[in-house]
Amino acid sequence: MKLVRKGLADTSKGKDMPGFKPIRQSRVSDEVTGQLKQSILLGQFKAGDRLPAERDLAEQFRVSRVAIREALRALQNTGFIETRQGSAGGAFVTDLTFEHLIDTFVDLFLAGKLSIPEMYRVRVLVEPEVARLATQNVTPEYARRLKDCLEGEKLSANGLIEDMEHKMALHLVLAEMCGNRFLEAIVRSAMGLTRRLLEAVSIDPKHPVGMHVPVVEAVLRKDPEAAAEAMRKHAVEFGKRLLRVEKAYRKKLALTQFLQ
Amino acid sequence: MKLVRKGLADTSKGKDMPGFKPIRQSRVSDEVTGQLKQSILLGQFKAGDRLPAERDLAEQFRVSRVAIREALRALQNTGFIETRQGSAGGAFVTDLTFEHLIDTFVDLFLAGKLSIPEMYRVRVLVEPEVARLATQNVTPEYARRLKDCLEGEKLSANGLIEDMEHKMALHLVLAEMCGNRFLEAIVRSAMGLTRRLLEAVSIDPKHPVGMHVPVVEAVLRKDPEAAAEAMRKHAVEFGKRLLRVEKAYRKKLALTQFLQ
DNA sequence: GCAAAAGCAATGGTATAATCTTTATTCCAA
DNA sequence: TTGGAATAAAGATTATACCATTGCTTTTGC
Repeated sequence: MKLVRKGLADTSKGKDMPGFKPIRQSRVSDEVTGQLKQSILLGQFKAGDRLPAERDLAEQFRVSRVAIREALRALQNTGFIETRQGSAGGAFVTDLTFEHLIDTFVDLFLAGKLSIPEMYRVRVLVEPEVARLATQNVTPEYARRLKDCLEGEKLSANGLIEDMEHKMALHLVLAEMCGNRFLEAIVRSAMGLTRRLLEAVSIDPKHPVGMHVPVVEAVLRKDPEAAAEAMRKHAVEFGKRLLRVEKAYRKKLALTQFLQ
Repeated sequence: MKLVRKGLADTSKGKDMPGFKPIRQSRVSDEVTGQLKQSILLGQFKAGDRLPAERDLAEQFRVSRVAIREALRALQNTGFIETRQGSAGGAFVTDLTFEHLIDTFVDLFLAGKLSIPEMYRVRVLVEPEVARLATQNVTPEYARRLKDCLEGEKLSANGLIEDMEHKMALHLVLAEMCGNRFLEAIVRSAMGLTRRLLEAVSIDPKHPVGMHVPVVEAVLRKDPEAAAEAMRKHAVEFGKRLLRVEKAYRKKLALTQFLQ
């Protein structure tokens, strides 16, 4: 929720002035956004619920439909609702996911506020910890999924992107296993950036098949230190390949392609 | 950038039909958003530049002003532009910051998709590394800022919030010093969550004055391991206090207050 | 009787135009 | 020099009409 700028008294001039605060100056649509968001967070609308129709909301809030639409669009862009057209359509509350967070990281990356080397170093720091924690949460179900990931990597994929998805799957499962959703969010964001880079340059980092095997083995035998070390080695190794790819990308400076 | 759904040819009916492709199916405002965003990322509009007036954009895109406004609002919500009303007003390109990222983390937290304990563990992992890296970047300027932070902590503050800001300042400086903006983003997001929690509960975690001294000393003498260890100790210690605060918060379940 | 087609209604999406509000600038007068 | 009025530019808001999509109901035709 963009904080409504209010109360930030400008004290730069007039030292002895009483602290008059500027008048509230928020947009109507922002107020609507705030109220709707609060309703959702308070659980007055749960995931799956449908908000009232735009015309109804306009009437209830006593504002124009445009204002309502801007508010809904804001909520949609932040991942709180999704809208469907048609007879049974409307604005439906969704469970917030990490997707929007990933998009935000990607934006920062595209704007040059984050770089691949920086992301890489975070991965080297975070992923071993993820692997370490994952050993504490090995269930039969997770064991199966990990093995499935290894199998999936062997399959020849249709194109670079699909291949990449296969290779990333394991990291995502481990991130889920680690039981710390903040760490999971970081890993997924890093994966999002990696995917975006590889999509852009269309260069295969030549991630060797079987690179993940030691990690999975260590996790499955619930050896935290071995898992962390195996992952660290893998992250460093893959990072080197990624940095080469990024170098190639920089040479091309193919920013145009880069943006879908 | 939300992907535009397009080109999903429905081949289910009419096998011998010539391959008509479905018509564009994305919102007009999304297309506008995409084009404007791309222009900004390509540097055709730089930070500080003003986009054309809404009426002009509507004319150029051959689209209604409503669509333009929705697009501008989207860009504003993602931090790419800010708009000012009035004679010399308009939509101005801004340098993307981490603010929106922090907001996103806060949203996830408010929606129950992240918790304080999870954040705390990330801090224990990340902040020692930040301190370690910061030792490699000790300039006179940074040294001064670190000392200023320590001084600022001693000052008695007006209220909890201001006190908290003082205590957090040091972490932010170190995050900046560490030279890895991804790590900086994580630290700032964690701080954002912490601030939000403390604002909500209005409980002083009783962060003792001087707790940061060992960290700063180690950084200033450029001892990476000592800095990391001092920071780790501090993070663990402060984390314990924070968890107590969070427990109090959960008891109150004062979600209402929580949302400003 | 039943399946396909047509019609209907609800809802989001888009366009247009008018008006309100805010703000910078200019100019004039005390 | 200050204060105020007029002006103009730009976003903010509203109202209204119409388009497009979708699910449901009704009709049609066999």
